[in-house]
Amino acid sequence: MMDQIRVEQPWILYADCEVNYNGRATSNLERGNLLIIHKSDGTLLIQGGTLCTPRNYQPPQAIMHKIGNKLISKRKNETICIFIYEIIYYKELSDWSIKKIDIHKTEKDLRDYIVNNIEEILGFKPIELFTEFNTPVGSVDVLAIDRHNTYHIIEVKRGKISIVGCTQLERYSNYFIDIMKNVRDYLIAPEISTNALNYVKEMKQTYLEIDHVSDS
Amino acid sequence: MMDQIRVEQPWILYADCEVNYNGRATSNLERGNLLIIHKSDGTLLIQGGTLCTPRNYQPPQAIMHKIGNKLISKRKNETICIFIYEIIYYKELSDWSIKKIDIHKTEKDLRDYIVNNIEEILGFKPIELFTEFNTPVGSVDVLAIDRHNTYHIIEVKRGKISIVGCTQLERYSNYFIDIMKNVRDYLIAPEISTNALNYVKEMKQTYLEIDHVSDS
DNA sequence: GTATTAATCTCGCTT
DNA sequence: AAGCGAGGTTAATAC
Repeated sequence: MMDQIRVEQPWILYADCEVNYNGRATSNLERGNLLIIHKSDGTLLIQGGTLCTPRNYQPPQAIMHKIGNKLISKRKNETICIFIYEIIYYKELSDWSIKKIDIHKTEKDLRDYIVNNIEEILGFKPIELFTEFNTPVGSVDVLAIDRHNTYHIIEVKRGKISIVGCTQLERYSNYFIDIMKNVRDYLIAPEISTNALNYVKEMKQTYLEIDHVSDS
Repeated sequence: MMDQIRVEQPWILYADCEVNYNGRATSNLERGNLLIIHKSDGTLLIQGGTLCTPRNYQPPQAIMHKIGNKLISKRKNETICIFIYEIIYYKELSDWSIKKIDIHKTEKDLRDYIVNNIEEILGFKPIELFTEFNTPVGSVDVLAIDRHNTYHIIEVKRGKISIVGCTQLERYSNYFIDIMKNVRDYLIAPEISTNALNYVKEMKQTYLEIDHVSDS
């Protein structure tokens, strides 16, 4: 029954099976019909009949073995064991596209817009301007220094700001305060949660609402 | 050519196609052979020949339409349009298992272990003990109050603690300080990053190394 | 390798 | 519906 399965090939398999995983966590998936996807880079996906997220998976570089009625995928300290009761459908996929997707309107796009319009957004012309400025506590999205040597620290979010974004900014801010810099803190995003807005006010951060940039 | 595709059914489709997405972001995926998965809950996955993550997707509750050579999936303000050049394989999947997976050794398991062994971990017997204690700035994993009315705030991580975990704890800590409580801050995890460990020391947080609990 | 962050994050839970 | 956090997060990027 298992003869047709070639563990070194990309394929899809629809099978009555049961899956066990052991690694960072441990899991069991009860017997049933599941869609198993095997890619040429070692990726393994086990998809159930609902939800986006695979029931089980292995990221790239996993190695698959076939032992009797079992498919075993190993990767570092993570192992998936699929016990096959019945193969319903097996198909090898040829010439599977490996092209990457091209995504726009990301955080980087918004950051680029901010950098290109920094003067009107902040209301002054910085004497120095950095993006992805590295500190020991993470990298600052945009850092603008004015002629009074005040550090304007900008955290950018493409979507709604939650309280986590505020503390991220706070952490960068504290770093610059520790090294004796004067700072001003900004959050720039199209939206903010109510709790985050309270936090912003309390921490004297400045929230600027800027919507997604249209495609250029 | 498109006659066989039934948009209300769960199926897999291997096709030469090109995909455009518009919603929170915008994306284009160049023409090539791609695996398209359609589930009964509306989930749509477009898988390329590498990586775990789908090239494009729609979470549950998306609605699919067929217009000429195009498959269009809509969900709130998000639309995926698949232009089909050629159908290579099409297969409807029957009796697709919707069973959920059962995962162990999660953060909750570690938290339960901590609660059950709180006395030996903290070195005292709390007069009050909470899990998932809600505050306006998030919910505290474990909160133990001692007889001197000091609040022992515990942040639990199943994996390695990064600096983000430290600021999460700090946020809870500041909340209790603001409402005039005496606090002690703990991070419990099997591992911690070096930057996070520096932060822990600076913020006078206590890091306790506790490994995953074995299966019970 | 380690460390950090974005993500069309997804998903579940709680208010 | 909104907000928040875990996740076997994955994937990309910087060091």
